[in-house]
Amino acid sequence: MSSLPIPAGLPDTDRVRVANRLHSIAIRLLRRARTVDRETGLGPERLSLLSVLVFAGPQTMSDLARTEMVSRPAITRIVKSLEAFRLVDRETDRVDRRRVRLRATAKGRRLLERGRARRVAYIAADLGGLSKQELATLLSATEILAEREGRAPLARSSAPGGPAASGSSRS
Amino acid sequence: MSSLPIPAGLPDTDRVRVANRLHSIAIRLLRRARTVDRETGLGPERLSLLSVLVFAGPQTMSDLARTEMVSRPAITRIVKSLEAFRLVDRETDRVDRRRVRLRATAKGRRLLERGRARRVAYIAADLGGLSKQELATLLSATEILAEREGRAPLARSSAPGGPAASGSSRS
DNA sequence: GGAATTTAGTTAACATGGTTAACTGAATTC
DNA sequence: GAATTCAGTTAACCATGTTAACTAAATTCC
Repeated sequence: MSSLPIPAGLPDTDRVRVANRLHSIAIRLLRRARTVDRETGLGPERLSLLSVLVFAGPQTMSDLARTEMVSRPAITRIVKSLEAFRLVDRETDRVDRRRVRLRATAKGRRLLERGRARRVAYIAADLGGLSKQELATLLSATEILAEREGRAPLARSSAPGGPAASGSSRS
Repeated sequence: MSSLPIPAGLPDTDRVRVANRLHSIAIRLLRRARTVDRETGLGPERLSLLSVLVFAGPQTMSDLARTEMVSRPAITRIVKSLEAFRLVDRETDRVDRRRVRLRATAKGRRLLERGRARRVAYIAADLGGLSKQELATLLSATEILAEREGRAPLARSSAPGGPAASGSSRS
């Protein structure tokens, strides 16, 4: 009862089972976290971008787009709003003046930390009642997943075709 | 960013560490899945709602809002668009005519399955290269999390179990 | 050296999805 | 039977994502 059946056509392997559950778990996790995010005045996307700048250091727009896995226009807009709040600032690259280097400001760092603390505390509270052993399992799991993401730039190799703009039944 | 530091002010416990990582992992996982979702013509939210109707059975608007953890107007809109595609249909409750019972249509079920299969296959492909043992750890982890969600809807102190004895658990 | 092309970023137009506030209509309370 | 509560909808607004078209800087190439 706690998990959806494996979709038809897919083999019932551990990998598929894990994927199947990870997906729905992620959806709900973020919905819950969103509740708390609102207190910071920033959504998860902006916090995520800020977080990249804080922890991975200054980046260009395109870098951010790749890292965040969204289009460049999306990054342009998010950065713009972060700039308006003085959470991020930009600096044109001296060598290649097309490039823009983004950096978190001190204010940005502070806000990020507070916001993350709130969210993480919230999710952590949600994990209350788990046994030491269960927590250890979760810890290993997140290590595996995080480690994996860092390692593989996310194999586009696994993507079936191209960005399929299949004109499905849309009106 | 595969492993962000624990936010200042929070204790460095396993729980906090897990929460911290789960959060960023979830963000990226969904972004990746979104790429594939597009092939179905439906976004994750609509697929998620459809999935509730398919696996947990018919529900009212308010039930769905609780389950999906979003406002009722949001549900109204999503349902409306699903109806337009004939993926869902509605039926007014005979007893209480304010209530609307939503149900996935056969077409809705088919589309859901294909879409889920694609997404899950994609995420699964992403898990390639993990050892048997790593997979086993992930499997246990997702079991723990999924099981936990079914148990405590958190923050939503709504009466457990919907009207239908269906046990509103999904995911 | 200068035209053509590529690259980085922006702008514009559009679609989705989420929110709150205000409204409609049915069921309950008093 | 009036007042209240409850389920759902509509409206107005904001955030985010996309693609296509544009600007400007750097590179290619003749």
